[in-house]
Amino acid sequence: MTDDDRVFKALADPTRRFLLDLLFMRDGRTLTELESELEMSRFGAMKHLRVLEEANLVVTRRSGREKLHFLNPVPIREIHDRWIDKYTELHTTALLELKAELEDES
Amino acid sequence: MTDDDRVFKALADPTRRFLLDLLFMRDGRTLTELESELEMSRFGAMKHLRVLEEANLVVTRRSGREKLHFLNPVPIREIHDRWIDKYTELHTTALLELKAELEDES
DNA sequence: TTGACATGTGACCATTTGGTCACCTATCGT
DNA sequence: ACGATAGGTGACCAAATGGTCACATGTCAA
Repeated sequence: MTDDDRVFKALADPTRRFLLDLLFMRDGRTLTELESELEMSRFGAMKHLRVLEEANLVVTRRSGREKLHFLNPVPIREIHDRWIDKYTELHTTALLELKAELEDES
Repeated sequence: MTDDDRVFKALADPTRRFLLDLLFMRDGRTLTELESELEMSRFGAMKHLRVLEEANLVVTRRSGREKLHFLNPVPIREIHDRWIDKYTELHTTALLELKAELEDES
C-alpha cells in the first residue's frame, strides 16, 4: 500500500471525514471525546482514527493515559497540487466563487 | 449518497487516480484510448470512468460514436478548501517546500 | 494498592467494491 | 447495405471494508 493510497482510502469514509472536520474545528482531542460525537462504539471510532493516523492525516501525542489527536493538512495540500495546475488555479477559484454566488441566490 | 461521498469514493481507487493523471496530462481522450493505458478489460475501465463522471471529477462530450473525457478540477479544489484554513495555507505550503527540498537532497 | 478510567488487540460477520463476461446498440467508411 | 468500430448494460464472483465484541494493558487518584 503506497502513501497516497493510504490517504485516499482514509478519506473515502464519511465517519473519518467527520473526524477531520471535528479536528479542523478544534485540535488536540482525546479518543473518548471524539468517540462521544460519533454514533458508534469506541472500537469503531478507534479503528477510524488509526486509519487516519496511518495516512498521516492525523498526528498524535501521548499525555499520560490520554492520546491527543491533531489534524495534519499536508496530505490534503498534496492532493490539491497533484491535479490543480498552477496556471489554471485562478480559473478554478473563479468557478468556485461563481458557484457559491449562484447557490447563495437560489 | 452525497456529492462529496461520490468524490471521495471515486478518488479511493488507484486506477481512477491514474485515469485522472492521464487526463491531467492531456484532456479529451476517448474510452478506447484510455483503456489502452490500463491493465484491464474495457469494461473495467468503463466502470471506473463512470464512477469519475458521477463524481463530476470527469466531464464528457459526445462526438459521433466517440465520447471525449475531460478533467474537472473543481471538486479537488473543494477538498482543499474544506480542511485548509486560509490562515494556515502559507504555513502548509512552506512545509511542503521543505519536504520537497529534503527529498531532493536524499 | 485498588478500583476506575483511557486506550489497545484479534477474531468475527454483513455489506460493499473491483473486475470479468455474454450480450446489446449506435455510428463510421466503403 | 454491411462489416468493423466505439460505447453500454446486467449478472456474477472474489476480495476488501465497516462495525462489534470479549478480552487485555497501562495510568490516574484516593
